[in-house]
Amino acid sequence: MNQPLQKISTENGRKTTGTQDELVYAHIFDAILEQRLAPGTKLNEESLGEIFGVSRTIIRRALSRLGHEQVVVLRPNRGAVVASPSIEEARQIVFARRIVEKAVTELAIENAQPAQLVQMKQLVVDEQSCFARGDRGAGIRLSGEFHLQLAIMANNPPLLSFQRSLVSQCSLIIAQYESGGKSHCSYDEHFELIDAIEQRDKQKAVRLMMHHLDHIEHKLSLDETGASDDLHAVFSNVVGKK
Amino acid sequence: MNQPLQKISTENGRKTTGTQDELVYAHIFDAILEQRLAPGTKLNEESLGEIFGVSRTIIRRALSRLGHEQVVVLRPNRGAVVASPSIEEARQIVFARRIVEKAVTELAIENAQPAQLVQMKQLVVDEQSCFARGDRGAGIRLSGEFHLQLAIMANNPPLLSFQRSLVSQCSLIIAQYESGGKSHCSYDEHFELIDAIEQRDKQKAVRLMMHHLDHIEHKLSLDETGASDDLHAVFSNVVGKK
DNA sequence: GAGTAGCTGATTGTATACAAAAAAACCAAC
DNA sequence: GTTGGTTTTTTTGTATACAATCAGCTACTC
Repeated sequence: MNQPLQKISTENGRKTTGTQDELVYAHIFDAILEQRLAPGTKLNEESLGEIFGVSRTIIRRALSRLGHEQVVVLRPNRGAVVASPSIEEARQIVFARRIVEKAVTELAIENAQPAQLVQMKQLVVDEQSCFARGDRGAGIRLSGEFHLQLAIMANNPPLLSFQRSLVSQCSLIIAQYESGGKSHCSYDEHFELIDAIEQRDKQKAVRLMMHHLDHIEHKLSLDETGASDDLHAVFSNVVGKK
Repeated sequence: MNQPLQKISTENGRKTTGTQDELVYAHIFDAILEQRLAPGTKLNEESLGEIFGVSRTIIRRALSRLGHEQVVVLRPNRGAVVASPSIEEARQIVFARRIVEKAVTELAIENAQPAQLVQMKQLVVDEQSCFARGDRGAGIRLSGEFHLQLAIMANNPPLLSFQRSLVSQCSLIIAQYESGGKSHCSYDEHFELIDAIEQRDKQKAVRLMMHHLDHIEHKLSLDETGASDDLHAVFSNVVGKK
């Protein structure tokens, strides 16, 4: 027991501080976004502790952080589960993202450094190659990182941290609702967006961004008629019947 | 030792779930917003544990949550201190609030329930009476709660949670920079805002809100020339001199 | 006397033991 | 076979013990 975490951090190209709870957090986070953990999955503290070779204390910290970002939901005395936002919740998240992405896009245009733009292009190339080789999970995660990078360019830490939470939740939504075949939030649009930013064309960039979010939201409507596991929603037609 | 926390929760009119860490969190939070804890104050885990009659485990959870809301800053291996945002950081926070408050105001107008408006009016009355009797700290906190209530009316949970963090940080800023005499973010403006919302006048409401935030930002400029404890900022004029 | 190395006390980080709560299994009655 | 309650087991919540780290001090070197 208690073998150290060793360099599991190098699995993806993310910078890690090296503290244990950071690592555990990052791993669970990635697993959720890459859909190796399905929405609704129970996250048992002791099992996770054994998997990562750390005590429940560390797992607990990681879960609590994930809970604060709304990627998992913490139910008092009942443990944590991977969040599974309803369509209504998904709509609200996308709405909030519209607000934030608009501001972030405009700020990014004002503050973009050439080196950052180069980095972003590389990110989209990586994203593209993920989808090309069929690694949908990693693709969704990189797509999210693109939007995070944009918020970094915007140079407003509070907006960045909100963006982080929203992007995570959106990735979850995409993973949950964008079933199978349909190609998702496409990297083409990301390339176009970078162009618009390079040209410092705020109007165009914002328009592209909104269009981008329309795509996500559109997928939700398609699924609207699907089955639900919310009994109240399912039986809302008989309310007051008794 | 370990006398229970008992009903310290009734000190202010806030609803509490009753779990210990919630209580501790709320108490520290209030203490910071009401300036009983000055920015920069070290928050010793053991001392807090003794004060609240709980173990460090609980204190740690509360601090971690406060840290995530950026009301305290957690320095690894060096403990937590009450945040003391620089003027630059304060500007960024206010900027983010502009974005969110605009969206929240518009949503609130769309979704406002009559009962909620009544509640908000009462809140402003309470706020007013706090300032009238010289309880500046509680006044600042109630003023923040006004803006939170607005976000509740807006009925978008993600925006609400971001608003919570922003309002907290703003209260901290107000407490820190709005020195002495000058009457702060005034309740008159809150009354006007409620009126505009009742009349469903989006343009007017948003205009009032922006005006409101101008006031906060204006205070920052006044302080700009003040002393700083950021050595880089202080000596920025000699950069490259050597 | 300035600067550095090592020591000491205090504080945070982590693991673990135990208590409390919830879930599961079980059994009885109908 | 299903329902209702009781016991057992699992899982979470909290306190605490111990390890690792840091800040401040002393003493030593140059």
